[in-house]
Amino acid sequence: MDVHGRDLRYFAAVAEELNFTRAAERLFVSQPALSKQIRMLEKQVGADLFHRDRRAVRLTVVGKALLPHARGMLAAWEAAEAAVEEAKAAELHTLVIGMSTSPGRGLLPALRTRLVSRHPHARPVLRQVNWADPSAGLADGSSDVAFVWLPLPDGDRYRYAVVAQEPRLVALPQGHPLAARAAADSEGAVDFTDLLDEPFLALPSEAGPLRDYWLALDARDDRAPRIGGVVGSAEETHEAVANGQGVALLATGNASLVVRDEVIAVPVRGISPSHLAVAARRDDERPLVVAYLAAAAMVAAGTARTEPPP
Amino acid sequence: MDVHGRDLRYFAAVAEELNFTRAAERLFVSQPALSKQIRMLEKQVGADLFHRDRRAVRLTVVGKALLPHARGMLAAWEAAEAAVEEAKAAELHTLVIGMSTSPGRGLLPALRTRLVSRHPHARPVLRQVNWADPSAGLADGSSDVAFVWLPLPDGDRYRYAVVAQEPRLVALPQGHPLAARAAADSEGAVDFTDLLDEPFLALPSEAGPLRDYWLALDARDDRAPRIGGVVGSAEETHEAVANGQGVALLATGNASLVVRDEVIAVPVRGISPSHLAVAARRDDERPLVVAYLAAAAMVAAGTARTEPPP
DNA sequence: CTGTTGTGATAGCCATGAGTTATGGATGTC
DNA sequence: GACATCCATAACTCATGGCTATCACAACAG
Repeated sequence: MDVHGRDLRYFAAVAEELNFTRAAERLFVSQPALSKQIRMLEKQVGADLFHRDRRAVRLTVVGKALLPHARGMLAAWEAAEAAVEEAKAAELHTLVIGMSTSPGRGLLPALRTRLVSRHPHARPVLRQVNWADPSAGLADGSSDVAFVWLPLPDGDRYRYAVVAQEPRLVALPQGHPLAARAAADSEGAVDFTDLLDEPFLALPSEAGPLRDYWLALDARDDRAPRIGGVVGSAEETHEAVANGQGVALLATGNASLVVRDEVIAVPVRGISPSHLAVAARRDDERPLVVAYLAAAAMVAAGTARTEPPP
Repeated sequence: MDVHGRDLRYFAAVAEELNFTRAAERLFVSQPALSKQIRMLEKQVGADLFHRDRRAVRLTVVGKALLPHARGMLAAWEAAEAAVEEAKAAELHTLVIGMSTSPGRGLLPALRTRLVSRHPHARPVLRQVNWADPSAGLADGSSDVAFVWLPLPDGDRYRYAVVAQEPRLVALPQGHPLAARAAADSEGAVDFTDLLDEPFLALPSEAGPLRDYWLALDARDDRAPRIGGVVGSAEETHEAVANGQGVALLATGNASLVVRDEVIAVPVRGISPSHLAVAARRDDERPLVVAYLAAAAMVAAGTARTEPPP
């Protein structure tokens, strides 16, 4: 049914040498082993491939018919191996960068520049990941590095560099009573205590601690939040806020993704700022990953005061 | 280094099903066997071919690179098998007809007609064989059937049908004294006793009994012939006779191959006639061979009185 | 004619390969 | 929470592919 590539290689060698002993030497096997394998191939094919007259070995008609195909298949396998090697090399130079929403803030070009300056072959690839996965693809291996919001669930499985620390805002429908209050405020802000009874849009439950963080559970003194809905993307969030399903906290740098049409965002007093980090799996020491995290640390040091994560 | 075709088949099946259990069923192997083989292939290739997430099996980048090559090789092997089958079929229908010199006498067309009437797929192939081999290729298998002169060395290895019995002539240079004597003879012939002291052209020594036969040893009463030279073809014979190296016996039906320019042929009294037969290896019972010998027997019965060989 | 050389086939042995069944562990479903 | 699905692992069996040693035969040298 199937052939072993080896048998074809043996066959081709004997067909070239027309001498089992020499072919065996060329193939680095013993002559009996070669004889046996050729016999097996002949049995499999159902016809002799060589005439073994006492004085000479010659191809049979069937052997002549098979030879070009055998050579073709050997060449095809070499091509396949080459293709595999190329794919492996390409993979080696590819860095998949996961993110929930675009990190913005000029981070991607900055990091990209630093990465390729150290690794000219590097090919960074951006990958959008559903909000249900707070590790942005690190957990299931679909990303090599990722922009994540702290705190990260299973934090000890990852290492990271914080690249941005920003106050959190609240997104409100334009006509919401608190919108007017903020407008009247000297800082244009609202107190988180004023939001305690508002329905909140939450991340999917799989997000774990991160969901709690964006509900600001730590600022609620164990009073359970009202959940107005679950959202999985910036678009959904915009829609839900606009429809009055609830309000949502968001990082300053992400405001532009949600604020438009009927939705505004105002600063919130009384909650901690958000921390955006570039993370990788702790045990992942591949050069590109290491280099990207190093670049992130450099960029963070250059643009913002690095502060300890919460 | 080499792949086993089976592994490629397994790989392609899993790549199609994206499910080891179902692929294993389709391949009629157990699921663990399939898992193991794929692992082996991955080890050989040096990279994973499938992502096995808990919930799903997907091709890796390397797997995607390999898949088309794998399919190509599987197709190539099918083509190779088809080519082999075709060659086997062609061989089955090919009949190699060996001969020292053209048998003439209208035998070839007659036999061919009878053969193809019984075996429409039959493809008779003519093959000229050196005179050194009196079996005309039967001995070394290079012919399936052959036109031979009796007696045949190793006669018990073959079976045959006599297709022609003819007086033997002697080829002489035109100016030879015996040429004049023959011209003066009432029958235009010479007595073999007149030839006893002539130098004779002989077949190569490998021809064995046949060489003796064409030297007419049986008609010499143990007086050794003078050998004027060794000849291996009609052309050589003509040259040697014309140059006066010696004279040569030949069958009536073959006279035209030697007689021209300075060479004539005249009947010889006192020697047995020659017997031309169609022969095959005794144990060769392939339909085409059997049919050709049967055809020869029919033709012989139709044209000449069949007489027992000498 | 005899010993030597070259070549392929055969025999006997052993490690590995490729298959089996039984079972484990993780995930998703009712 | 019991059950089904699905891939991996373990332990075993038997065929396969390799080895060495040897034979059989032809060609050739002395």
